[in-house]
Amino acid sequence: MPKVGRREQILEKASQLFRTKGYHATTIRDISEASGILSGSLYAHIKSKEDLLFEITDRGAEMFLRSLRSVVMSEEDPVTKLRNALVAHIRVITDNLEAATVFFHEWKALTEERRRIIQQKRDEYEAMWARLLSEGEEKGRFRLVDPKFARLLILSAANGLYQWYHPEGELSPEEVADRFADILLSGFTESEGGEKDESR
Amino acid sequence: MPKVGRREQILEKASQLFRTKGYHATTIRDISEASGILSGSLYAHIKSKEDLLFEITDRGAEMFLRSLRSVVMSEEDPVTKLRNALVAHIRVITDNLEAATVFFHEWKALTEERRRIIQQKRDEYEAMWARLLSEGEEKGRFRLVDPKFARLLILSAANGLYQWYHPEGELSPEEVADRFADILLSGFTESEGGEKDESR
DNA sequence: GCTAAAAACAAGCGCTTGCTTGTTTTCAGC
DNA sequence: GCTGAAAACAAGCAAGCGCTTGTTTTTAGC
Repeated sequence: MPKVGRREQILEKASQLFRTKGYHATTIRDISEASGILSGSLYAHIKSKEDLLFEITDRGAEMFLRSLRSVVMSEEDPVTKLRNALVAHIRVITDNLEAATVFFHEWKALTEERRRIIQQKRDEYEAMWARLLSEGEEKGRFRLVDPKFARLLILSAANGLYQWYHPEGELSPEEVADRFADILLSGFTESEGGEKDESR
Repeated sequence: MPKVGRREQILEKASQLFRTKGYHATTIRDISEASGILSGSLYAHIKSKEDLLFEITDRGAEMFLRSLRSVVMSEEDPVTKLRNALVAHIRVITDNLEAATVFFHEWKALTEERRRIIQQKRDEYEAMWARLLSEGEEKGRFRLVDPKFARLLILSAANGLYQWYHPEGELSPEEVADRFADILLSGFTESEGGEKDESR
């Protein structure tokens, strides 16, 4: 039963399994069974189990990089830029829950060389965020006691999303991103203040 | 070579290995080697590999619960309470990096029954946070558009800590907790506002 | 210094793992 | 409907896994 897009189907099934069971707990036989073929037949499409993990995580990394680049290169106000960057980041997660989860949770299972490639892309991504924040501070729009810390907090909070977001839930990605940006920009004590882009 | 506290030593080594390699990628032989004995000898101290994982995660859960309970039961102002809760949460992570990482990252590797026990404790912990936040809102000290969302954001951000905190770094747990609370309470746009406990 | 229990060793069992090999089936292009 | 290539099958291998068993060594209490 050959089939067009078989390879993509395998990647999808592998993503789902890696997400729910983890990379090491998922066997080649699990993946092949989910794909409707025998384990040996898998190797007509892939070279190794780790290839699957790498391709999934690398695609994930590229998605984050692509979506943030377009935001960073725009000529918006820093506050709007931050908001847009958050929306972009969150959209990548909500639109690709399986791949994003594998990207965050399983990339360390890669062997040395390939892990370095992913690490490099993670660094690049964080550097873009750092630039975005420092630009906002230079223009006097952010009050960052500790820019590096702020960056880590934002990304930690945003990345946590993959652990609790359910596509069938009541919140759309945009609503999630909005609430997110509101809290981060203004905090949640009752004082007025902070800045909101009500024009959206 | 018998030794007092051998069991604790094994738990510690297992925590370190589970943290760096993950539960499934860590073998009984890895753990026994790190403990300075042969793999068979391990079973004089533990019943199974999963027992190790459960004991580590369960201890982690109990640490979080204990530390938050003492904060919740105090009679402080909600803002101070929130700050104290954050400090407590962060202290548990920074003081027990290995166990905390295993607790956050590997608990899903537990089998059904024991995973449910941990899940229950996680729920209990989150419920305490929910109560803490709703109390703050009732007393008019927080402005929470979406309390559930706020709770998820706080915990996501705080839990991310285990991925980047290094004990040998420049920030002490208290400094981390302070910066944390500042941002979450006041946001980081440049407007004044938010509430800070400068008396500390 | 004797003794019983606890701890560690030495060896290996049964099973699962990722992957390979040799063969058969399916399919597209003519 | 023939043909070559791609895909799937059937069988199984070598290695590593968690764990057990039978024996020896170490230890604490008298």
